[in-house]
Amino acid sequence: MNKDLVKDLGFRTLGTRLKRIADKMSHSARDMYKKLGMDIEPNWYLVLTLVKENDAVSIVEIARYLGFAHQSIVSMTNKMIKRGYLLSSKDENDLRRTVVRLTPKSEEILPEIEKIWNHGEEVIAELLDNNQELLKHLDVMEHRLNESSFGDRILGKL
Amino acid sequence: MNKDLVKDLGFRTLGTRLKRIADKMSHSARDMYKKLGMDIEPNWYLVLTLVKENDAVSIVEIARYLGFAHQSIVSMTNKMIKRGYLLSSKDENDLRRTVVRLTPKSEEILPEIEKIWNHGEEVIAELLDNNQELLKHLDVMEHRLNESSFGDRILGKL
DNA sequence: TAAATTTACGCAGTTAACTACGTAAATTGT
DNA sequence: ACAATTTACGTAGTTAACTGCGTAAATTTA
Repeated sequence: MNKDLVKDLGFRTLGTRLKRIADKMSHSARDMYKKLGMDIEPNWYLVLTLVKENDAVSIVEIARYLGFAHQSIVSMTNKMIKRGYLLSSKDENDLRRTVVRLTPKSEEILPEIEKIWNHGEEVIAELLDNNQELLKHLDVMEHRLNESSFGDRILGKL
Repeated sequence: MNKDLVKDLGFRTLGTRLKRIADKMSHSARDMYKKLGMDIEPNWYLVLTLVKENDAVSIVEIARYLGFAHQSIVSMTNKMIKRGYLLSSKDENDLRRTVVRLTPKSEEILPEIEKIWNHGEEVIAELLDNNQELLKHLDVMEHRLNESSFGDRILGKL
């Protein structure tokens, strides 16, 4: 059998390859926190820095700015609340909005987390040889896929 | 709040962005098959072409050539067997090996699936402006992350 | 030839994203 | 001012990848 079938499939495996790389990074970040003895999950960092810089932020705002579906943020912040890293309350002026803020516990660990992610950014930059091209391609891809989905683009060709 | 926080976070959101793009592609490919009235899941294509070109292939071989964990292939091929797209049997010369082969049903639809994925490849090429750079970066990233994981690289800097 | 190791498989459980759908509050239009 | 629409949130369920672990067959080694 052809040893390089994956590469022969070229663009066709893009989806799964992206997913696998993402999974690997997330899994290994989780391990890292464990090794450091920190009770933190990988993407909490994104939420924590966002909340820190804005005092109190709503679920949907977080989702919008980080690009996640709001439901993902709900389950993420629920875990963070349970473990004491966020406080949640209703916005007084708009009772639909749930806003979260940092706790003393999260304020205490934030500097350490920021330090870790400064290195994380360096690591990623090194993995990509400091080349911004990939990020630009991702921007373009995301934008185009929002205009018309992958499947719809294929259907358009049939 | 800064509207472009995601981009400001730059490299730091790489992992989640990769995952979200991958999810989007997979989801939308699933939709596409549904719209076409085909009882097929997105990654089956990869397995089917591999099996087609090699007559009978084992689980671990498939995993190795496509770059998946073997357990993922087990669950994938199990579904395909259930729905009549693969036949499985034990290798006579090595009873540990489970080999799969195409059924008449899968041989019948393969041409259609291949047609779809020829277009799929075009679509991806267009999304990336026919630039191979991104794939090369992925190769490099995968290779480097296999040598030393993302988390370990961060730990090395602390 | 028997013990130790490696290989192939499969089950169970975890993960982080998603969609679908429902409810309640706020806003808009008539 | 009230009906219709939009917005914000939350619950439930799905997905495709993963790890961990156990078993059985094959291969290697002493």
